[in-house]
Amino acid sequence: MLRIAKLTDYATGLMTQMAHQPERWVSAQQLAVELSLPAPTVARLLKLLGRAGLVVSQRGKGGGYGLARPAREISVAEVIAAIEGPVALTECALGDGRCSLERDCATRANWRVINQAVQVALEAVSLADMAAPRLRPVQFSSLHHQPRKV
Amino acid sequence: MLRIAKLTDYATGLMTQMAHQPERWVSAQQLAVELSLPAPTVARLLKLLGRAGLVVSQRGKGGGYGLARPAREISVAEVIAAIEGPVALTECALGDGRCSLERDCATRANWRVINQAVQVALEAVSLADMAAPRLRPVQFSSLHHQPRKV
DNA sequence: ACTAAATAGTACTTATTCGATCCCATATAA
DNA sequence: TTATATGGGATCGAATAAGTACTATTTAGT
Repeated sequence: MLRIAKLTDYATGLMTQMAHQPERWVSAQQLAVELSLPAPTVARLLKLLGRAGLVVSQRGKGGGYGLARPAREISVAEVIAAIEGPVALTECALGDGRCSLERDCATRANWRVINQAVQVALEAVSLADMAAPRLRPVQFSSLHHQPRKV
Repeated sequence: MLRIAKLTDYATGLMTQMAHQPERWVSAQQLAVELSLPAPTVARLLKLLGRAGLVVSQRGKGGGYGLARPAREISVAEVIAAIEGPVALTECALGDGRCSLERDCATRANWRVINQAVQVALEAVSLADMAAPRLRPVQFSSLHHQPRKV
C-alpha cells in the first residue's frame, strides 16, 4: 500500500503535538499520555528524533523534549527520514546496483525521478502545516517528458 | 525508507518488459528467465495483474500474457495499486477511524492531501515512460497553503 | 550531599508482513 | 490425447517492524 511505518506516523504525531505546545520542555511520558501511545515506544522515537537533530532535550527533573527549530521550518520529509532513512521507493534507487533487473535499468533512472517527486511532495509540508489544517490540493506540472505534443 | 514492496518492483519490471515485446503473448516462464526472477513468484504476480485488468492472458500451448492496454495508457500508480492496494501512506488515511491520534486529526486530513500528491506523481508516469527513458524532473506548485504572503 | 525525575543507550522478545514455493484444476494448440 | 499454459489456493520460512525491559547518566530541588 505504499505506506509509511506506524512508528513514523507516531513520530509525526509527536512532532505535531510539540508544535502545539508553547512550553519549552515536554516529557516523553506526557506526550505518550496525550497521544495514547505506549510510553516506551514514545521514548525511543524521541531519542531517534533527537539524534536526527529535529528535537532538543533537557535531562533531569523538569526536563523533556522540544522542537529544535520553529515548526514551519521542519518538513514532514525530515521526520520520515529521521525514522525510516532516506526516501527511496525501490532498493535499486539507492544505487547499490545489485538488483536483478540491472539489464535495462533505464527503469532505475526513472524510479529515481519518481522518488524525487515524492520527496518534493513531502518536503513541501511543514509541521506547522500539519498542526494548523488547510493544506491545499497539489498541482503537478510536467512530471514526465511530453512525447510529441510540443 | 518509504519503499514499495519488492514484489511491486518486480511487477513494474514485468510490465516494462512486456512493453518492450511486440509479440502478442509472453509466457510467465519466459519473463522469469528474462528478468532473472523466481518463476513461481512471476506466475503469481501475473495472476494478480490479470485480476486487476492490467494484463490479458491466453491459456494453453503458445499462450501467455500481454498488456491489456497500450503501454502509454498504463500508469505506475496502477501497477502499484494492483499489487499493494491503493496508495495510502498512513492507515488512518483510509478513513478507518481507529487511529489513536483521532484527537487532533486535522493531521489526518493533511495526510490525505500528501497521499494525493504522491498518487498524482505516480499516475503521471506510464509504462511507456519507464520503458523509454527520459523522464524530466518534477515541478510542484503550491502543495501547501500560502500563509500570509498573498 | 542526597533524591527524584527525566533522558541516553542498548539488548531482547514478540507479532506481523513479505516473499517464495507447491499443488491441483482448467484451458488450448498441435 | 498430450504437452504446455494459466487460475486459484494453501502453506512455509525469513525478514522486518513493533513493543518491552534494563541500566547508565544527567539535573533540579531539598
